[in-house]
Amino acid sequence: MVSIKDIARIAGVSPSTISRVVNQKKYVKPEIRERVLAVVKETGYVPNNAARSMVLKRTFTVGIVIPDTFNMFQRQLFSTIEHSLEEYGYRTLFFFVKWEEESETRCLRRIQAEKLDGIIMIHEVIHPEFYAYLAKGSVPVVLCTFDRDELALHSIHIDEESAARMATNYLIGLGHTRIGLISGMHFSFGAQRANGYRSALKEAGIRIDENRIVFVPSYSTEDGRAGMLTLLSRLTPISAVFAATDELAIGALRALYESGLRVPQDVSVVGIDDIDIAAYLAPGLTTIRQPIRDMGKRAAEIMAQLIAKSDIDDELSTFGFELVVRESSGTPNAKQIGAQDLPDRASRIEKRS
Amino acid sequence: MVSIKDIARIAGVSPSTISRVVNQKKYVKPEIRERVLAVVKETGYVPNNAARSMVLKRTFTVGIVIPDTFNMFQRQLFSTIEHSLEEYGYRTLFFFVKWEEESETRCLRRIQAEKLDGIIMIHEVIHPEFYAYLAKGSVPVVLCTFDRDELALHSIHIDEESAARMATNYLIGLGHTRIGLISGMHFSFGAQRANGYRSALKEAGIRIDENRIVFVPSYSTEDGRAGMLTLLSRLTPISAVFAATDELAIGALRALYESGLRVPQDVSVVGIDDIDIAAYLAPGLTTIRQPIRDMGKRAAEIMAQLIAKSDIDDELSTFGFELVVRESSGTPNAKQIGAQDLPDRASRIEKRS
DNA sequence: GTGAAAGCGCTAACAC
DNA sequence: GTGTTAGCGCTTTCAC
Repeated sequence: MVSIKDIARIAGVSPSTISRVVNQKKYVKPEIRERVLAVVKETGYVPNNAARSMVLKRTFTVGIVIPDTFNMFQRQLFSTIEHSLEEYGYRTLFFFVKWEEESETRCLRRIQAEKLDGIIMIHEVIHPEFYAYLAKGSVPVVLCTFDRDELALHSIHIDEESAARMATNYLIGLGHTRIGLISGMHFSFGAQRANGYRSALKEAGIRIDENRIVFVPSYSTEDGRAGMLTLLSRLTPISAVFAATDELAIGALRALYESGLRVPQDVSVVGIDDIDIAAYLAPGLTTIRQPIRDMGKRAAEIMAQLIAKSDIDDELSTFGFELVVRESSGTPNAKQIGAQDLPDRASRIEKRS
Repeated sequence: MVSIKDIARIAGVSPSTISRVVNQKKYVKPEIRERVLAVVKETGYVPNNAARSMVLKRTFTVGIVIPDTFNMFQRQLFSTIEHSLEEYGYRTLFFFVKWEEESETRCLRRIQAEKLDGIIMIHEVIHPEFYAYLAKGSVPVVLCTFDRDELALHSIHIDEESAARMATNYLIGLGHTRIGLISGMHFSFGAQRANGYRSALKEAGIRIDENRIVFVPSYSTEDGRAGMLTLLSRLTPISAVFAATDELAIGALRALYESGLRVPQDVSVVGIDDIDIAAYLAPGLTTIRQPIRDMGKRAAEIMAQLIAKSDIDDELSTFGFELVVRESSGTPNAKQIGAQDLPDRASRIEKRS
């Protein structure tokens, strides 16, 4: 492996000069700069990151902690973050963690060994030790798509409860009163979105029937399917279902299909997130869109500022969302209509921020 | 940041001893070992990776080059690889690259700066310089889900052409003769799968009609939709469509839905890959399943062996695949049946390896 | 068994 | 403008 010394020797100058050239510092005579650059090109020299970060005491690396089974929403989020971070000059190291203490502990060890410049959490963890480390302030942290008030960390998210309320209110506005809920047991948004559902019903004066509510262990499509099947098996009539995430909603759609029920004629389905595939389902999924790209960019921006000056310019962290109406929702007992009569995809968008 | 010297000072021994304890070397008196371990635990000392890899001249890092817009198939693949690699003691660094020279060049620079122990390509690249670097042999490489005969690199993949032939033959066996093809322009599998389609038709004595074939720029769902719409607009009758990937198939399903056509009564759709969501679509997608997990594990295994002894134990690299029949396919002009009459998901699986 | 010392590739004072 | 030097945190001979 060719090192800075080799270049120095070949170019007939000192290593410091090479360093100055490579790092675009001034105080190098143009002609020497040219000569060095030529040697660099010729030898294919690329500086060794490990050595650099060792002396600089910076790794130019931010870690992203993300669930092992990250869903499509998180996948879009982390792509955006990765890109933005790269623009700021940081590379990204992913930590896929399972929903279990042992995995988190290992992840924490690894994080510490990496001497990261920053950590972005796209995942809530269980282990208190993990949060204790984050709260210690030894490294900049931003929480993405969730918050922990007690930790006073920077956080990017939407108002989960309001989003769920908007989804539920939309269904109520369509005339539905027998509305089911499928949500997950883990992560705070599961409970927050369930609360939004409850408060929307309450405000509308609709009795909350626990038979119409099911909490599943994960946010997988399979669990969405299982949740819907459970709801169906309870024989409490339902004309619409609010699923706490799009993936859950996709599973619900599948369960309805397997049960021979039509969407939206027999049952309307609404999700949250607006993952890419939502628009390509048949029927297209009505959902609440989170501004994924904006949120990802903002997370990277905050991180970059935190690293540069341990402070951020502006506190914007709660993002707006919007209802995207597609074909999976309609008025209760709507007469069957052919697909060709359906409104355009995302034809009706209702905003709020 | 607590370093090995701090530990040495506190424990009253030399840094070398600490190193020996931490790296589980022998020649340390048990009582000293205990004492050191206690200090390590107490201080929360974690060795600095950068410093280690600097002296060891190994980074314990393998890079995974993957498309910027990786699809769900690739997503499952890289999760598996990441996990297996972790078990072998390697960490993973992702390089998301766009389908353009500039992005590849940047990626190559970054790869070189990282001094990786190995590289797994889940993505074909365009730039010849990139392949030149890989072929140079300065670092172990494994190609995953594609091959480049001229480079003599280790590679993991299925026989793409045979897989496509199996999909097409299945449709032919159902009685279809007017079979469309949607494939992509990039990546070798696009052409290989198209060849499989062609040779299946040829073998069955069915005339190949170029009007039933469309190549789209990417493998996105949107392009699958656009491709299907194009096929439909050509007015050449079609009773079935073979899409070169599941994501393309999902887009095709969507286009059919938008056009008011029923699947499979009016048009059957078959994909390749068996991504997770395929089973949860309505109708469920008939497809060819690639053994994603096995392939991912094997890629990690080969990589680990290559790093350890620059040689592998056994040449297994071409994997089998199987047809998974779901509800998106049926005989041409099948009479409409209710969803409740449909066969169980994946009820019929036809193997081949 | 354990410690002293050298050195991995690089940057940043500090000389000149 | 450029070179010399020290040192980042670690591992590994080589003494003892």
